[in-house]
Amino acid sequence: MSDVAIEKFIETMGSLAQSEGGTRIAGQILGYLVVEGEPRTLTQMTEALSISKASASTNARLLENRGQLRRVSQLGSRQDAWEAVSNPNRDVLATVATRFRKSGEAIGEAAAAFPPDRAEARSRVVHLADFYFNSAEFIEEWISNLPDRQEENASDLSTDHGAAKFTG
Amino acid sequence: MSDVAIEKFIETMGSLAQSEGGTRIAGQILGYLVVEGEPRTLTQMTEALSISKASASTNARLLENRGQLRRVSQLGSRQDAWEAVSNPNRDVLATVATRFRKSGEAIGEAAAAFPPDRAEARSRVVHLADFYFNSAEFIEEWISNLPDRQEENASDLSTDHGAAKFTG
DNA sequence: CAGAACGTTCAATAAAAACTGAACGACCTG
DNA sequence: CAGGTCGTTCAGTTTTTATTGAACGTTCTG
Repeated sequence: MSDVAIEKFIETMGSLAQSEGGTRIAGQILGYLVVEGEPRTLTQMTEALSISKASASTNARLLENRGQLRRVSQLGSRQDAWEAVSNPNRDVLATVATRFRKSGEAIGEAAAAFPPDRAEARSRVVHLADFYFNSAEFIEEWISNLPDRQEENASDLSTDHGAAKFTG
Repeated sequence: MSDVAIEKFIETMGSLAQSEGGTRIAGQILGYLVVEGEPRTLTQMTEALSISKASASTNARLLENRGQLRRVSQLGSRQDAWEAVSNPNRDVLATVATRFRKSGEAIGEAAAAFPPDRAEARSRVVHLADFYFNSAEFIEEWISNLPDRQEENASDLSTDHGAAKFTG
């Protein structure tokens, strides 16, 4: 932190997350970790962002589930550390695609139950379901065009990510 | 309405809208109008969905802003009628693209204000902004591949009712 | 012009969500 | 084993959002 421009960026990330349907704190955590570029602990988050430990824990794991954060346990410490993945929003898109697919399924199932005398209505609903299916497909294609996730985040010394997953 | 399967579909649309960050009633209205296939008035919505006139009005205009509903004033009546556009989610994608672009701008501006000694952090943030820009661009391309909006909804003039298939 | 129906707005309420403090179990250290 | 630190959970509070009822201005009808 320590700089007003950086604080502003983090606040921006918080607002953005909120307007995208997430939580402010999740956005702030992501912004903070992108700025830092190295793994940070929950305690560091609570201090940097003035949030409770409960919020830090909950939102960090939420971001982990979305694929935007990675938990790296550092050898010799039982503290978890968290870092932003290098393409933090790639998996957000994947989540969107999954949700689209599920929406399409839900709508398609509902359409299948329509009574015979509502065939036209059903066809409109099926059309809607198709939109979701096709959008999901397209987003997945888009994802596959994104640059590969590079495991080159913390640019200075090697915190060996891939191997040292060592949670209790 | 009048059918349990259709009611279930409308409820599904409400839940879906909610999980996508919208309001339940907006989703229900959209579902209702898709089922009906013809323009319906606010009063009809309030009866069919058991909602208040205030909610119907507010949410209908909200959907209109998103491009999912169209207001059609019928000659000889001063009642507004509303219908779902034939591709109700096309403009939802456009809204997403716009939001992505704005997010990219906000993040990019924040990055530009970073102090010189945080050049590496800034480059990470710029990378993030680029993701938004590229995604916006891609979505817009996807939109342009969608079948054209056909303005053939609320009449029996045309026979190919929303039957446009995706080309992939 | 009176009366009714309409769409919108706004204050108030109801419902939902975020966020926190405190407590807990697990684990390490000395 | 005692004391400290860690991450998580949970109940409670605060904050936000959705939804409503009532009031208002407008427009049509008779």
